[in-house]
Amino acid sequence: MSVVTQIKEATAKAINHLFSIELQANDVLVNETKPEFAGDYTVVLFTFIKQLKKSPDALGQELGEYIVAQHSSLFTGFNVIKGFLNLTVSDSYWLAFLGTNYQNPGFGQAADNGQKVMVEYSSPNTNKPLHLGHLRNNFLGRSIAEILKASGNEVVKTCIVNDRGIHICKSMIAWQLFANGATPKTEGKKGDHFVGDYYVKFNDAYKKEIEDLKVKGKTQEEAEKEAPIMKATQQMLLDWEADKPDVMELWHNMNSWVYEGFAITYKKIGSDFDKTYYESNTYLLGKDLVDTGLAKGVFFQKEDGSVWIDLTADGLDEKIVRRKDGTSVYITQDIGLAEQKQKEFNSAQSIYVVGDEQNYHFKVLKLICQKLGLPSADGIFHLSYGMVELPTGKMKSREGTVVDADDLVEEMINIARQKTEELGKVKDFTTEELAELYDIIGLGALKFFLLRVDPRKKMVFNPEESIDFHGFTGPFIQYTHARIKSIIRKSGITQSTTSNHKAATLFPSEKAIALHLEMFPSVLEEAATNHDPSKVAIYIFNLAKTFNSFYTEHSIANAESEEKKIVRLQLSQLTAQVIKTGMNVLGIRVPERM
RNA sequence: GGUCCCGUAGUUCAAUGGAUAGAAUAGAAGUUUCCUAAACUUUAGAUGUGAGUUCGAUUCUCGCCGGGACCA
Repeated sequence: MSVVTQIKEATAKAINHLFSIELQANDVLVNETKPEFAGDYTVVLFTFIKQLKKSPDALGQELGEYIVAQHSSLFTGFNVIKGFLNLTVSDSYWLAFLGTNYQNPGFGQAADNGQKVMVEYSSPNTNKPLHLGHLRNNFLGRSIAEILKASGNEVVKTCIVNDRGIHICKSMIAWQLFANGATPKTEGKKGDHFVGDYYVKFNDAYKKEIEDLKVKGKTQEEAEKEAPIMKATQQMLLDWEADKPDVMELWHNMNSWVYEGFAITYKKIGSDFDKTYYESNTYLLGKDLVDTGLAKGVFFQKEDGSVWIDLTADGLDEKIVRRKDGTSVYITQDIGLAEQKQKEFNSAQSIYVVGDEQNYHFKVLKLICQKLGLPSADGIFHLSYGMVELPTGKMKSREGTVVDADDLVEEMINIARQKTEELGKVKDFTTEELAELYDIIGLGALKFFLLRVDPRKKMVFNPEESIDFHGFTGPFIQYTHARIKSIIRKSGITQSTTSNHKAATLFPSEKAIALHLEMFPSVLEEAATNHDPSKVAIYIFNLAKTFNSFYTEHSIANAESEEKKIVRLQLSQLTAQVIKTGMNVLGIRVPERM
């Protein structure tokens, strides 16, 4: 049980015993004590004073005396300042904590809880390569999956590939018109980029046709509809739906190029999936559910034959679920797919990592599933993350302001190489070891940057300024890890060093590390319940900073005594371990040397 | 027209209604005979605006100003 939990329970019990008032441990507010006051943890008393009709000082004294007396091995003292009861945890508690955990690689990770959770993320379109926004999505999805695993869940990672529709046909038409049979191979280009180029070419040609038609007196709207290239694209979509052989062949070819490209990117950034769904297989799902819904009276039919659901009572609008021509809409597929996943995996929760522009969509999706009485309904959770913006505003593929994922990753790795070469600390590394190190550092910087902020909030990425390897960054933490590993290699830490160190006392900077380390399990748990990797990122950063302060202040190898040395090695060992585990759940590797 | 989200140092981000609003970076000043200076230490700098609820508001409620997303 964590120290914080113990304090909460002790406080609740004390109040119960002293004043005969029933109180839940969770009603007690416990914070870390601010550095300017004596103590480690602080109980906020204001919340009780009204009920108890006591002055904060008197209450603090009574509580403090009782709690410390009842838990003499845990606390050594207390003080009361204004409405705050500051408790000091005994050094022997921290030392015992260190001794039992410093060689436990699984420290912080919870035991299996038997619950299955699905995480759907990435969701690429097969008409263009991945960009910065996809990176945030992939890093978040992967990290959430790892965090949920660490807190005891069984996790199934899924991906829905958007491989059909009008936008896919655009790239296909442009390829037919402009490629002269070129392929990624003949052009020496990565497949997804190759196809993406034709998507751009389509838009350029389309724009030009619209201008031409406007010169001939058409309005913008007419021109958009009548442009030959657009008409051809719409015809192609119909041909695709009719399974026309030549269209299907082209579609298979172009998608396979894209998948080859995606595979390279996914491997590089560390995304993988247990199950991939393709929209071309799932887009007809959910049609039968429309009839079910009609029969149940959940949906209603309008005069033109279209089918709707009325969500005005839930504060939303009426939403169409089947067009008058009988074709289904986007949300119908999603309902069908939710049903399908439920049948296949039967998970308790299904997390969708999708941008916040789809908040409304997912609200509607969940509501409809609930009204239909689908077993998957209550487990639907939309992890809505904010857009990544540039200093100039939102990224727009049509305006060429998109930051390409592959380019960015490559740039990060290049900078990692430059920095490493400048510092010249790993001159004995082989070429392969160096390449791996640059990957670890470059990707570490990028992932940490995108994961260190609250997922729900939109964030700004400045290509010139955001790439930093100092301060609140991945490389800073990786460096701390490498340095600790170096110390341990030189000083040695073995079973035989686990001697009795009960006599040792801790300096403030040593205690600060122990206190941080002890919080790790609850941080992981908090990150899991909030679906928020930034909690972990901020925590590890603070841990690394705390360690670095201690490191400059005290020597480990030349400690004042053998006991001190052992304690410090244990602190170092567990810090390295927690950094590694914490970074791993963010999808970031840590080097042994850098 | 309707629904929802966001405004915190120059910049990028923190802060379950709790102590003097934390970091990082950019700025200023320092630290290297000793375990990796991608580090450490010191310093200056912010809650859009007006009310309300509260012992206490960055946090909750309402208005205004500014930015964004979605639905039709």
